[in-house]
Amino acid sequence: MPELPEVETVRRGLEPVFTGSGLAQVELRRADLRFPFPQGFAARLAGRRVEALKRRAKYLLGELDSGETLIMHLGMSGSFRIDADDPEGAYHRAVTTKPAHDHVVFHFTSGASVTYNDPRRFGFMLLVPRGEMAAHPLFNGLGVEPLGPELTPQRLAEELRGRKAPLKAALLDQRIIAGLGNIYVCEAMHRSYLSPLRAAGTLVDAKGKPKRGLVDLVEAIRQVLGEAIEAGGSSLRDHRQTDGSLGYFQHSFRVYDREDAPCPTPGCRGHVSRVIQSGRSTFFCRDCQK
DNA sequence: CTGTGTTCCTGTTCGC
DNA sequence: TGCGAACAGGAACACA
Repeated sequence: MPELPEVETVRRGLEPVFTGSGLAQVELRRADLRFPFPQGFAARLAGRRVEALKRRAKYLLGELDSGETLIMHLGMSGSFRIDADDPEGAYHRAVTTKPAHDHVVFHFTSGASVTYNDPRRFGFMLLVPRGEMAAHPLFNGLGVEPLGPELTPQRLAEELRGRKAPLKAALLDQRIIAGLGNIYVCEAMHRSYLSPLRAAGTLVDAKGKPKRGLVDLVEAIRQVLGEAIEAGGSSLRDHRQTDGSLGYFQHSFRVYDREDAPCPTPGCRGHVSRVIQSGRSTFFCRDCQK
């Protein structure tokens, strides 16, 4: 379920637990997720402290006092569950059937534990020395943070200039903007009245400057991500919602997963269409998105 | 280099 | 109710 807003929500939920006390022990219930766990994974974590829990794109980054960074990616179906103060494992002993797909359990010295669950196992965890992060294949060449100061219409114009790929594909390309996924790309294009089918380069003028639509798009991206994080943050308050579920914000989707629904744009008489682009569903309105 | 299609894996939903 | 097909939020990889 996780796109950037969900990962950020998860980060905020996990931060107090991960940085609040040391790691006592880490339990691996299988040898791999999407990739094999690195050599000595559990041993390299045991006894360490997490000094900060950060996020880059859809990656969670736990900075360890050993100088290594714990990289965690939730893939399509990853989630974390917090079990507070369970020093003797009483809860788990009381539960006769273990929840399926619990693959990693972090035990903290405080007695709390955090369990990573991932049915499809598209997620992964790695350990990389801090100094090697920037050059690591996962991060080298990663695009700008959509909520950071580097995402400007001018910067996007430089990236999109001359590109023939559909706008939808360009926005999903993590080398251009890092952290946008299928849902929020659809939502941002609808909010800025841009067709996902048009060539990305058509948003740039002959001088390489952003056209009006591109300015609107950047604004829409910021807006929709911001609103989703806010909604996630409010669903965090009742706690245990560290699963990165879309929370209440999914009721706010204007086009995503709303095929045939009336277009929510005021005054627009169109309906939401669904098409497949590079193997993934795109939802948009043919009438008001040009 | 650019753009597209396939693939990893399991669970849920939908039509018959 | 059962059963197969379609589809799912990511992104690495192979290939034209």
